[in-house]
Amino acid sequence: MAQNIDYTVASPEAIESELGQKLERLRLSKNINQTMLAKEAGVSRRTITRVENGEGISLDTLIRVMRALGVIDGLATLLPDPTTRPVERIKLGGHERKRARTKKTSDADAWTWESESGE
Amino acid sequence: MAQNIDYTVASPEAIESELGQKLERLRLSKNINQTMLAKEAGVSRRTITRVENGEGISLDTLIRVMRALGVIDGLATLLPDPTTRPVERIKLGGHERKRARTKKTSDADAWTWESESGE
DNA sequence: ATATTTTGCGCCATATCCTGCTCATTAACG
DNA sequence: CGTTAATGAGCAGGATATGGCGCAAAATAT
Repeated sequence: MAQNIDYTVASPEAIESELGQKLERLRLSKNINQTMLAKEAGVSRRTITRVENGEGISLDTLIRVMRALGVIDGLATLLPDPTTRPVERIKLGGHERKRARTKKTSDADAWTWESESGE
Repeated sequence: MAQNIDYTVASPEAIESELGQKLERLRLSKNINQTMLAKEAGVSRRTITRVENGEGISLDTLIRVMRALGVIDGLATLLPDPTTRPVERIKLGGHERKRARTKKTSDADAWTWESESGE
């Protein structure tokens, strides 16, 4: 039950809910109760309940809980590092770009990127 | 510059800052400006700025931005799935555990888990 | 069965986040 | 160089998250 949902189409609420369930299972697998985890994470037990129930939380809270559960390293690989992909960047000028550029010459207000992972 | 920081010891603020920088580089590698990304993510440009500057944000915002950048799949592997590790769980009773248990028989209030990744 | 512990949730006050605006600064372009 | 677009940042008001309380319900152990 509760198989891996499709993150690309799931709503933010659904994703938060999924993450919450995983965190709860993670906690239970270590046989820790919410009170202990809360103390270790530096948040209130009430907040732990909210996290596991998929209610809205801050990134700060997520980080604290993940660290308390010993799974903080997952965040290190959360995002792909663009620097490991020099080819793409170089196409748009040689040096480190600090700002985007979308020339509004005429009426070209329609832009699309989305590429990459889409297909 | 800005090498991968050690998430296990970094403060939540530092981690948020790191994530923000990665998101910004990701956006720039696609040559999208904050306004476009904001529209695509369904948040304000002001919030995009906050995200990239490592200021406090909600998990909801992070999810929206990641999806807009096409890197939402990273969240799917953010947390380890305890179900792929049946051995550990089975030790504490045969069925799915729904609550932790820390017998407070005498004065054993000191508990430690941390194991696993710690050592 | 009873006893014990864990968890969910409502409430309210406070803290933090989000938005929409504005304007100054700065990068990128020709 | 000058022009244009992109970004950072302050601010006020509304929206949301958090903490701490309590108590009822549920899970676990005896």
